[in-house]
This record gives sequence, structure tokens and C-alpha cells, in this order.
Amino acid sequence: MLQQQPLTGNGPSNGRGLGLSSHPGMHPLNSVHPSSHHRSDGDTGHEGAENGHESRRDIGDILQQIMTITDQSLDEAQAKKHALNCHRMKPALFSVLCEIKEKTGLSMRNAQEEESQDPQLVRLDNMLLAEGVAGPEKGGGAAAAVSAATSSGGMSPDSSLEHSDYKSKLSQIRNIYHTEMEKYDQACSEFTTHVMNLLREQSRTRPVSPREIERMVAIIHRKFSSIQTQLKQSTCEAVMILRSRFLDARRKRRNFSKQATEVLNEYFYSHLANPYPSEEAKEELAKQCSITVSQVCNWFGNKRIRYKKNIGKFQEEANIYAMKTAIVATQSEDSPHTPNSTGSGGFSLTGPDLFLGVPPMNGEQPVYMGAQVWNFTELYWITTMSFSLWQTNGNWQGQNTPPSATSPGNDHSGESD
DNA sequence: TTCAATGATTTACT
DNA sequence: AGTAAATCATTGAA
Repeated sequence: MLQQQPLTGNGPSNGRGLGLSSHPGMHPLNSVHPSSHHRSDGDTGHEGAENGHESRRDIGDILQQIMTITDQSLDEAQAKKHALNCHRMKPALFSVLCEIKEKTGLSMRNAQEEESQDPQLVRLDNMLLAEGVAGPEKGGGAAAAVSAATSSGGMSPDSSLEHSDYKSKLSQIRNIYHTEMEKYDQACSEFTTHVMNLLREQSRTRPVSPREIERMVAIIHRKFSSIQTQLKQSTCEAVMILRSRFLDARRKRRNFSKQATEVLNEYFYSHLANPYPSEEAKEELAKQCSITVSQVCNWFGNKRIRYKKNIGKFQEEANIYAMKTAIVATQSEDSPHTPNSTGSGGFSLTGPDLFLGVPPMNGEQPVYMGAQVWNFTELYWITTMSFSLWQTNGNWQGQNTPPSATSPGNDHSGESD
């Protein structure tokens, strides 16, 4: 009797299996042994002991051919495949493979890998949608982003040039994103079709359940969607960079218009005793200057600190605005209690500050030239009164009160707003 | 190219 | 939350 010979011819084997254990993904087919409990199978059960070896050799041949089929040329392989399909042992082998597969639970191995929605992906999707990159073409994303930045004090509204530049860059990103997305989708579906065809083809020689095909498709989709996630991530980064470059107000600072500076300075110098505009005044100023409230806040913050730091430097400016205010004041001489319009009109002052310039410092005489002629008494009153405001006005100019001055010290603080 | 001016941001304080 | 003070980053004139 022949002892269990190597069935594959591919090197040593223990003879009990089919020598396939070295092949990835395959399992030793111990149960194929004719004496095993699987002999109840209709195709193999009736075979006698005398042709048992022959059957095994047949099966070994088939498996060997399957193993080597990919090494052959296309024509050769096609011919082999046809031969295999017609092989008399093929149905038996096929059913055994089915049985083994059922047992090993191969098809169920990754069943629990059902991915839940990745929060990172959700975030990316949401961002791309919000930026107007993903989703329907509307141009709203860019506009929304820009308007958001503008309303938060980021940009002056007259920077429409930057806006259009931003929009065009964004739409460029959008186009690239969609093109790449489409490309990946197409590649994914092509690859899926290809793999499904392959599996269908393979199902003629090995058991391929619909579930397995499904799983394979899912794996392919997962792979492609991970690539798409990378694309989304890159797109988000690009949008972020674009935003920071275009919407960072500090980078794209624009000086305020002459008229806006004028309005702000008029308010500042006419409220020099207490240059802290109320919320309403800020809004009014913002409206007049076509800037945001926070820009008004910035301006006053800067102005206060810079004025305080170098009063001398701002003296000339103060004089100019004081003169303006004075002119307006004399024009409305008939009605001294009318709210000061400071020439620009619009915001309502609850009472103009009396200070028309800067206090006398280091012997400098605050004499204002121009259309209006001031007599000595008037000048004295103005400077004295205004300086008393300086001295007594709490926080404002706290440490930096002007040097050397004696004044009546009347507390007029906070009277202006 | 330099540099003062200026709008915005950051940090600390109240 | 509003402000002072320091600082950054850009603008625009010389």
C-alpha cells in the first residue's frame, strides 16, 4: 500500500492535510481525509478504499493548479481554469472548501469592524460645509466667513478687493477638492467593480459568499474613504491658511479714512476730560466712521494711551480740534445749551466738555489763533476750568497729570458724558 | 530703505 | 467686561 504521499508535490507534507498550510489565508484541510466524518458527503462518500489515493491525488492536482494559476500567462490560466471547472473532482473539493470555510468562520472575522461615524470626519465635513467648500455651490461660505470676520472687528468694510481675492482663492480650493473627490469616487467604484468581477470569477473555483463580497466592498470603501478623509483634512488646512492670511486684520491693516479719523478726533478732544465714549456713543461713532464698535474701542484705547504718553506731541492736534470745536460753539452762541455737534453732526453729546485744547504746560500759552478771537478773561477761564478737569478726573491720566499747575480744583469730573 | 504713525492683539489688572 | 500698557505688524511719507 502506498503510504500518504505528498499531495501537492510542493515539498514535504505530513500527508494528513493537503500541504497548503503555508499558503496565506488557507487552512490545513485535515477534514478532507476520506476516513474523516465528512465522508457523508454525497460526492465522496461512496468511494472505496482502493481509489482513495487516486481521489486525493486528483484533489491535490486541482489545488496545485489553483495555487499556480496566477503564475501563468493569461491564456494558459484561462485554459487551466476551464480545465479545473470541468474536473470531475471539482464539485467535491468545492463543497469541502465550503464546509471548511463555514467552520473557520473566515467570513465573520471582520464582521464586527462596522465603523461608527468618526467624529473627526464629522468635524471636517462640518467645517468644509461651513466654509462653503463642500456642499452646494453658493458662495455663501466665503461671504459668511468674511462677514463674520468683519463683524468681529477684523476688517474694514472697504476691503472688498481682498474679499474677492479671498473668494477666488476659496473657489480654487473648492474646485480642486471636488475634482479630487470625484476622482476618488470614480476610482473607488471602478476598483470595486473590478474586485467584484474577480470574486465572481473566483466563485467558480472556490466558495465566495455574497457576504464575503460585501465585506470586500466595505473594505475597499473604507480604504478609499480614508484617502478622502486625508483630502478633506488637507483642504481644511488650506482653508485655514487662506483664512488666516486674508482675514487676519493685523496683516491687512488699513488706515482709517481721513473723515473717520476726523470724527474720532473731534469726539476725543471734545471729551478730553473724560474720553470714554458710552456704548451708544461708540455705536454712533462706528456708524459715522464706517468702522466697527471694536475698532472704535481700539482707536480710543490707542489714542488715550498715546496721548497720555506724549501730550506735547499731540498739542498741535489738540489745538486744531479745539479751534474747530470753538468755532462751532460760537456759531451756536445763541443757544449755549444746545448739544455740541462738533461739526460732524450725528452723535448727541449730553454736554460738551469745556476743555478746548490742552492745559498750559511748562509755561506754554494755550492761545488759539484763527477766526475766533479770545480775550484774556475767556482764555483764563477756559484753561483753568479745563485743567481742573484734568486734575480731578479719577482714572484718566491718573499718574500722568500735567506738571506744575494750580487750579481751583473744582470737581467737574464725569460731567461730560 | 528707513522710520514714525497707526490699527490690532495680548496680557494683566480692577 | 472694560481698560491700561506693552507689543506686534503694517502703512505710508520722506
